[in-house]
Amino acid sequence: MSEKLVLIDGHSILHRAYFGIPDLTNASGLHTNAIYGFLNILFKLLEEEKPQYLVVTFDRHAPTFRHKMYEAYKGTRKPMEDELRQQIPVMKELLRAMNITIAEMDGYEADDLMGTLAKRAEAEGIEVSLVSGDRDLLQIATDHIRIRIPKTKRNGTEIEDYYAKDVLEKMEVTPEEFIDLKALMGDTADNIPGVPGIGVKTGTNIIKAYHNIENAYEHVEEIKPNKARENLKEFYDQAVLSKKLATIDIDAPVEIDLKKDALFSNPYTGEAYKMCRELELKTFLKRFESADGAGEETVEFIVVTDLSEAERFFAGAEEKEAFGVSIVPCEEGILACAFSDAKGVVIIESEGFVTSEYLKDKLVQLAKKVEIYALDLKSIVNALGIGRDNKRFDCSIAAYLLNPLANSYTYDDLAKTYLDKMFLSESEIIKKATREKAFEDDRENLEKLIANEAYVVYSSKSVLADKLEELDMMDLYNEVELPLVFCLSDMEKEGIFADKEALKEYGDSLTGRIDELEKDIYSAAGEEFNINSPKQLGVILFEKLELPGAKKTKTGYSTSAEVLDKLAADYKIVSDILEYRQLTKLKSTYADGLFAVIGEDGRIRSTFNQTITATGRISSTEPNLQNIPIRMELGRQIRKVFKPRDGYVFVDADYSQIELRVLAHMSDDKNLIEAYRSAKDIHAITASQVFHVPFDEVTPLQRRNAKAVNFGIVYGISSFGLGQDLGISRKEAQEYIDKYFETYPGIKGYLDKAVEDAKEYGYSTTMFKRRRPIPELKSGNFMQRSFGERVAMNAPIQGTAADIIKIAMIRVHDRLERENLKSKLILQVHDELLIEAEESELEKVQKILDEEMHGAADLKVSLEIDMHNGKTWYDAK
DNA sequence: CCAGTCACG
DNA sequence: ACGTACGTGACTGGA
Repeated sequence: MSEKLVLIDGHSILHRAYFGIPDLTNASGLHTNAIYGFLNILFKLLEEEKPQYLVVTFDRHAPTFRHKMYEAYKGTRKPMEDELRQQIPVMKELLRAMNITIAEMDGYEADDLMGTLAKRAEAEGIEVSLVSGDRDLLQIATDHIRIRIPKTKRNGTEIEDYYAKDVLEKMEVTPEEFIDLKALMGDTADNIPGVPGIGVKTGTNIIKAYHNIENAYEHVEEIKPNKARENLKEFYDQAVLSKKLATIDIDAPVEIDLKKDALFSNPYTGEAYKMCRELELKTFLKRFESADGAGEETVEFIVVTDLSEAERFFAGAEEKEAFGVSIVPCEEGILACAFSDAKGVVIIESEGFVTSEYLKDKLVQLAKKVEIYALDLKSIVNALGIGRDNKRFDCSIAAYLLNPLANSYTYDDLAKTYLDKMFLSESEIIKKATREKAFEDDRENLEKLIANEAYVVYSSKSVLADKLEELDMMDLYNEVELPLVFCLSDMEKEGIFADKEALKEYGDSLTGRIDELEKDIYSAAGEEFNINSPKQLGVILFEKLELPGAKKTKTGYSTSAEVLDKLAADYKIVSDILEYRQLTKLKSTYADGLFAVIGEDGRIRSTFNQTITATGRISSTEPNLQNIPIRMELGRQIRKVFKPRDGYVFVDADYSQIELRVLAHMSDDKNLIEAYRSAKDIHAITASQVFHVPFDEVTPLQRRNAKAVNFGIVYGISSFGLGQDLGISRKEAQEYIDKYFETYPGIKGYLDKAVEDAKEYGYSTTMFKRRRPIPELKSGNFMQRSFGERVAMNAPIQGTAADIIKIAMIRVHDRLERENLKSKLILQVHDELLIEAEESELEKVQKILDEEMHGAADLKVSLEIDMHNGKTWYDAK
């Protein structure tokens, strides 16, 4: 077996990847899609070829002959997109980190370097694979030089291969002749002019007959289509120039000695691993895991398991001001805890006389005296059962406020962002599913983990606090986010009762109808198939049954409700499928899904996450209690299984159109504010004003349209989106929008300013100073930028509404506690609060909700709420 | 592990 | 010319 060289055209592959792969960004806003695509192709090649030599070439722009010509014609070329340009130096750095040779030379394009290296290698008896995104290099192909062109296909990358014989087969000319063909055809992408009126067909015929342009010119009178002949005569000089431009230099003075400089060795270095982490290219991270020195940051710590030593530690600790803390909780208490301060890290473990109960008690006592810094304060508050009794700092929430777009706020993320240190992630250190498990079987690594976390939390606190101060977000942190931690902790602890039997019955009641529908669908389809598979369903509906209105998605036909709704009236199978979908959704997600998470005591405990959303809302998981059905009656019935304890009743209060009211306030639009002050049906008023009809004569349709426009405004209106929603043309939708803005000029002005400001500052801001960065506004891509503009309109509104209800939650929670009521706040659904109220406290609770929700913010319009109570959640809405 | 779908505000 | 409404999470099927 002879040796192999792989040569990669860096720019061209990056370019290809950039356009073939949807945008990817890491936490710091660096685009990574081209790098991602490049690595995909690189690893595929390495696995396939196992080369001894590897070189990646890059263009360098400098004035040589070819390059001057290139510049001269550059007019047709678009400037390289910024998002691509920024990835190039990063790509080079990563390649260097992977010990991969880079070839670039002033005055030479990548083509020239590759041509030269390929020919040299061939002369030494090395097999060459030359990888590029375009066909320019086909002229280099021989029996030993293979040109490889990767194509991004639906299922990964496919590579087209060309040896000399393949060029002849597919292009009908030899590699050498390919240069002349190009000289005739020209190439706009490469700025080669060619001869006007000669394309692939004529060009190929001419070269097949005469082999090169010089010979063709000698026989020019014989050339067939008259136009081609005349043009070749007239533009022969241009053809000669084109040939020069098209010819790849195979004798560039590249100072790379293949056998010495291009040897391919282990690319999986610690440095490359670190870069991959920084770029957040998770798919590739695994490959690098074995690398030496990957994420090597370590922290010194001492371990205490002896009771008297533990006592001594806690006695001394009470005199300190603050600790960074990381815990390993268990059922009975705390298995282990790491404390970090300026002096170092101490870990106390439960062992012998140091029981987990003891450790918990000690921690509770300590927390009363000193400030605790934590990564996830809520989990510590949950584990210790402590209240809002002392100063606390939650690093992940602080980091979330500073950048709500990061996808996680783990300790290693914080260390990287705020301390510029690389740590291994939790899952890289302990391979166990939980910390509790690791405490049993993997103690050594667990110690490393909690020591790291406590250290990072302690060290990053001041950095985070300074930044919050700098961005004027300290009030938001101290008065909203931090108190909310304790509110959410109590909500999680409390949970909500779900009647297990009732839920089971509800699920069973669905099964019969589901089976019936399934049979009907199979018989209408003429075969059994998986109705839950959009792929199979699409084929049945749009190929077998040939239903009209097929719409394509990336992977096949769209079978979304939007598409099926249009067909439901005419085809029973379609309405059956829609009903089937509805019922199976209710069964799997709600009936079965909720059933599975009911605790021993009959209560469901969701987790409320405070660091997920881009806008400042909270989210709910395992289970999600913020998307329990309500819009359709059948689904709504599920709410009947949520019941208060004996002697209690549910009180549910929701803000009425809080986002629109926030908009009225923030835009200061006199007309909209006045509309709200008149305290009538807002959508009807909008309809009346926009369509110029008396309030009492507004038709239901007009009201519906006005309501859709109101929603659209909040979402960052677009005529397309509105048209889609109302099923009208884009033009009509645009007319509605224009009329709306005429009626409410203040809103138009406000939204324009919101976008303008966000463009200037790079982020949008809520009434309470919450920020959302909007990197999309800087994008060169129209679609991305438009998205950014809509976000700039929506984020301040949705975010301010989120701030307001958080404030209301804290106040309601505090008052229930302060007034010593048994009633508890148990759920929040974005604009709605649910309280489980002790029956004798009902009136007080209603008063509290009313006062605190109204008073949460002082707007130019009043914050109205709708409030109901009932013996189930269904009845309380 | 991702895409498609659909539940909510 | 581009091809979309804003914000979430859970479940299913199929690489």
